[in-house]
Amino acid sequence: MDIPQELRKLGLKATLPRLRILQLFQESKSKHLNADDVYRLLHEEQIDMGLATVYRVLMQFADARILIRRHFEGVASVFELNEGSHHDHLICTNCGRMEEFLDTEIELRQEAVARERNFVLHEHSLSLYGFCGDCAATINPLAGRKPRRP
Amino acid sequence: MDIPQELRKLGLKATLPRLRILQLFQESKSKHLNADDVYRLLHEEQIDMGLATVYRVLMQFADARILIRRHFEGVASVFELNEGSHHDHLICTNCGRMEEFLDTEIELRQEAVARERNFVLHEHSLSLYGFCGDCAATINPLAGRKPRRP
DNA sequence: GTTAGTGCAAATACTTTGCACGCAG
DNA sequence: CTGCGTGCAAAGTATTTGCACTAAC
Repeated sequence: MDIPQELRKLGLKATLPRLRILQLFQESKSKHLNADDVYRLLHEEQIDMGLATVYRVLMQFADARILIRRHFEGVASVFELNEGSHHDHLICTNCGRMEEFLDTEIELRQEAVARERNFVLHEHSLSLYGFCGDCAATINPLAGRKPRRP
Repeated sequence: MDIPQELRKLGLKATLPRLRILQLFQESKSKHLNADDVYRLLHEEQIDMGLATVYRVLMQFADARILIRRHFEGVASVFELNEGSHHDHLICTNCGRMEEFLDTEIELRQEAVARERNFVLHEHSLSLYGFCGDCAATINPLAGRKPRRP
């Protein structure tokens, strides 16, 4: 089934800006885009959608589970395509690079912890912050860096 | 050593509002307070510190590692006393209750993941969201709840 | 033709900053 | 007395909403 039809199936009209937004996530080097990234990328190709509408569309897509919204520390929310498989993130606080990972053991332990505490788990968020290999090589993390303000 | 001296040692003047803020964290039932909570608790005892100053003090305390600032989804940042021991959180998205936990296996796996990916880890944030036992008993989590807006 | 989508501006929530005055050391 | 601390107001950032207009189905 093509994208426009999938959108309609979700009760969303298949407008050009919406189709382009989805394409952006499929094509972009960075799988993680925030509202402003999307806004700027659209404008680069003369699609002058307002920022408010970008937010509305991203939110609708997130509600429809086409996108997933992530909240990382110190930066605006980012969105990524929901490709079905849950994963967590490693984030380089120097260059912004984001890598995804999945660790079965961690997932299992999380469920165990919730069970022990009598919690019914709905979701979780695990983010590891540090320097990626490239940045660690460039910058000595032990030198007196001012800690990032959260 | 007493609290005023500890503050001075950190280069912070020991003013009454600051001392009371620290006491709030020590005495309060809820270990996790946001700026507005602190503001309101101070006002309940006729300490009319402005909200901006509350933010400034909380931030200074966080910089001085007396407090830790946490970012949970959907709510304003909360602060808690830094009691030296790292821990993660379980958060009830219905009543706001926050429980702390530490799972050695998860901690180890996080380090392993970072090592495999060649990341130098500086910090991490793990939050589990769901219903606590009390809320799960009251509300049927399977009934069509509108998902919390992140 | 209805209903949903959009632009724009304004509102919101949380947080930070500028400036002049006041109090701790 | 000197600088850090404070109140107040104003600015900022990220995000959401109201309203009138336009486009999709």
